[in-house]
Amino acid sequence: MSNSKLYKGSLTTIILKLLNENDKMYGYEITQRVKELTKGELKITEGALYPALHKLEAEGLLDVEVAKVDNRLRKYYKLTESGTKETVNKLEELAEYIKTMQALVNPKLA
Amino acid sequence: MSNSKLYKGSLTTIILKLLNENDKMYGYEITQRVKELTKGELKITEGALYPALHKLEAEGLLDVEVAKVDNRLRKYYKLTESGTKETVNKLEELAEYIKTMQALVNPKLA
DNA sequence: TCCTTATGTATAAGAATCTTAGGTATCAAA
DNA sequence: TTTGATACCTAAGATTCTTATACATAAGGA
Repeated sequence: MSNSKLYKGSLTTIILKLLNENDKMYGYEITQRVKELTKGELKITEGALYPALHKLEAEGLLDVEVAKVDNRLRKYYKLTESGTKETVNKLEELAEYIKTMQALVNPKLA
Repeated sequence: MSNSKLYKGSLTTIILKLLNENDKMYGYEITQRVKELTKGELKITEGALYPALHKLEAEGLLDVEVAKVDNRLRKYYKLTESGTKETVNKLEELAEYIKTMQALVNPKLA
């Protein structure tokens, strides 16, 4: 995902936020979008992405819809109602995390 | 450490930064300082802290010095030379992480 | 006096998240 | 025809954390 360990635990937040902006997306599309938005800084590996998507689906935060495009399978994911709520929570947690870490590494600004 | 999973992977950065500011600190002191600096938001558990300190020591980033205060054991940790270098790296990675995450969750500002 | 809280360190079992490495399949381009 | 892009998937292992437990001293209240 990056040589930095800080991203550990961030994947769910990233997925939910992208789906919050894009209505529906499929797995491969998510990996490409992340690479693009972060200018290559962050690459989501499949081994992390697919289990994460399946877990979010199992938790009822995502709905899935299978499609066939160019004779190839695609699984479109979209937020459920509780998925939308959870997205808000996750974004608040991210903002809080950043604030807390800045208090720790830059206490002069706190 | 917090109900938020985002902190996973951040502990090393926190320890190194605190030792970079404070010359030497002992484990329990680190937990208290973090609680104080984050106004209770972040509580470092012992089960996470001590293994992390031992690992940093094993990697040569920290030196240890045992002391006895009020008949109780204390282990003071301080940065080695390579620990100081690694602190710079970790802080750069944190800044990069924050920048990347903001590009993802707030693309309008990017 | 006894019990709790604070101080101080430590480890071990298990959960959660990720990496690494594989597997399957279609399509376009070299 | 082989490579690269597209598209999905899983399993073994590494890493980091939580939870629970253990040991020990000191101070304070019931």
